[in-house]
Amino acid sequence: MDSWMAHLSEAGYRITTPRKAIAEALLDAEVPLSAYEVLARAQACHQQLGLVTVYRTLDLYEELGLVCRVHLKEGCHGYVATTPGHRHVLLCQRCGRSVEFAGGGDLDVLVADLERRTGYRVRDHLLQLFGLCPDCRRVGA
Amino acid sequence: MDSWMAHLSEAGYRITTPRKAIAEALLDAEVPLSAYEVLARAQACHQQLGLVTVYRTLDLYEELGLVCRVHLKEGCHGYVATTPGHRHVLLCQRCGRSVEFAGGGDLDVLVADLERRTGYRVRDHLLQLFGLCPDCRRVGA
DNA sequence: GATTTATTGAAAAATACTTTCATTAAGGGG
DNA sequence: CCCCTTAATGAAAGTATTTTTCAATAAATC
Repeated sequence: MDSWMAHLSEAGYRITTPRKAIAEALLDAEVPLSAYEVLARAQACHQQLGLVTVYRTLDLYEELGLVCRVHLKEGCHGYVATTPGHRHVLLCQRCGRSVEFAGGGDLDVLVADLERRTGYRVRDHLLQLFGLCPDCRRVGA
Repeated sequence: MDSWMAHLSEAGYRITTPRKAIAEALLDAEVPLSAYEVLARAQACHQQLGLVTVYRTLDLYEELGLVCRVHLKEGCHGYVATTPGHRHVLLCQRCGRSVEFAGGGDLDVLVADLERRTGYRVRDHLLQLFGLCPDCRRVGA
């Protein structure tokens, strides 16, 4: 919490009551929270907090690397056609073209290692890579 | 396209004009499409197609593994607090608790391998794992 | 071709997120 | 410590996205 405030300061942002309340809510949570849930919890500290500020603050915290957007597998945006079995995508950030690739051994190694260290059993995953395709690298994006 | 229709049939779903139009649109696209973009393109084949059907059909195709939801890094749902630097999350599907983990060597290997094979330059990625935490494994989810 | 029933599309509702702008308050300078 | 500048906030309204409901339609089976 103090560390988050320090990050704000160092990056030239002000330390405000809403920002403190939101940080508190996020740090206390044991599960991912929706923007609305963040609002509800943070209002315990700061009664008149509004949802707009929650969105703005979440963006800010994400930018500072303090928060990470979790895609809860429901209700999101783009779609690409895939060959069944090839479940991962590498997207060009400039032209949007994508390449698919299969899970692959390295990911399995990572998963196995993680299962051993955390005791979790991994059942599914979301892996998407973003970068530049050969054409766009040439042009210079 | 024929293969997609075969998948539908085999799974006991009907082959309909809207489903054909939407498959066409997705297979022709070189970039991820939003639901609305799918609608616009598929209407070329099927004038009176509605957005509702697009959403339903996308869900269906996703279920059949023909389409994959791409999270375009904007406008999504949940948030968790993270320690800066630790950019990945392993989420329990039952209780929602999460563990963070750092990128790690195996992922770097996978990325390096992919860059070599595709010519893409990878600049960012989204990796999220879903499974069961030790407690929930015990309970049996 | 008739029948059954999955599928569709329109309308409306619910949800999610953004923009605008007048007001407030953080924090540096005096 | 108070003033002043300006970043930050919150309310309202707007836009985008997705879901629900239900009567009408059209696949596939007989």
